[in-house]
Amino acid sequence: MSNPESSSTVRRRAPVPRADCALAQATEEIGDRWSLLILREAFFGVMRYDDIREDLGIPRSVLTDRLAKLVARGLLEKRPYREAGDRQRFGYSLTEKGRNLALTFIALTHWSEAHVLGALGPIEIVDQETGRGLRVALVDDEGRIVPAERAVPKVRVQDG
Amino acid sequence: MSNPESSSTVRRRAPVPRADCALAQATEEIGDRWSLLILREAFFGVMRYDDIREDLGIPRSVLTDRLAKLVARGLLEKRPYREAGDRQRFGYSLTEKGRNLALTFIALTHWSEAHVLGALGPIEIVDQETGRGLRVALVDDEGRIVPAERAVPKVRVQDG
DNA sequence: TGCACTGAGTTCAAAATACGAACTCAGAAT
DNA sequence: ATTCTGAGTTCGTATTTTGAACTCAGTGCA
Repeated sequence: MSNPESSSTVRRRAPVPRADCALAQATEEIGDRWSLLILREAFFGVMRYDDIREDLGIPRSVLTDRLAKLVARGLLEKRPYREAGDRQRFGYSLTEKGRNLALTFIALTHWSEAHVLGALGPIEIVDQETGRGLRVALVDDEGRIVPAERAVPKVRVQDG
Repeated sequence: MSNPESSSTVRRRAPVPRADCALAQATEEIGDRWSLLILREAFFGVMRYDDIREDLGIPRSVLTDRLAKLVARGLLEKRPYREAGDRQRFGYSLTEKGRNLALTFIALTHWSEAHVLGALGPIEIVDQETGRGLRVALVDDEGRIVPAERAVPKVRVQDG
């Protein structure tokens, strides 16, 4: 988005509000080493404590803490379920709020494949109905795809 | 993406590789309380140590450490610059790798506005050329926009 | 009835990180 | 020579994370 080459002099300070932004709030909710990974488990249908723990290698005490926080913040729900012929247990599943992180999660995964991993990971995201591979893109209000280089931040006009 | 209502029995374990995924790599690079926020500053053109520190309220020792890590990992570059009539200084600017996090960053910001903040933040992302507001969407390989609910994970077929 | 097993935690001590206030240091301006 | 400023370092304290051991309720089996 911002293009550092576009002006030869440096703005002393960007003319935008900053610390109290949406992104800062978001990092409060999921900006730690484990939360996003736990949510990824939920995306893929893993809902049991011990499965998550094994998959991620997260210490029990941290997992317990993170699950409680994600539930408290409304990203996960703790719900009873019963597997065939087994007793009732509790598992965690995504709420609407948690499910809506999918775009972020997919965008970050694609970034990592391109710039960190340097290869495609073992999982792709496809359209359930057509089977076609999906990617994340910027679109304008008429549904046209716009390359990310053309995106720039703009202070929203308040009604005052 | 995953729909917890779609099957009445719970899969014991999701049939997908997990911990060694792209997302885990990505959280190594930017999954702490400050890195994303620092990159946001860079997106908005803030490149000076003390400006970042003031904006975010981050302790100096932590900022120094994060900047060094982000440079080491190739998300930021430390470059000399000179303001009119001032001595040469050093500032930080995004690399291509860092700039490519824009989609993730925008997606997360929109999520936070919708689900955490409950209101639009002070900044919108617009198309530099048309001025139109932009949002993040999933598109298929023919450029058609697909609603996020239709996105499902699928194990990629390896060549073996 | 007693006993081992399992899932889902809790507890706790040690290690790693984060925090914030004070200090440093080089280049410019006076 | 002194002061100012940007960009850090240092360091003692506070908070978090980690991993190993322990708990505890429900089940299945003998």
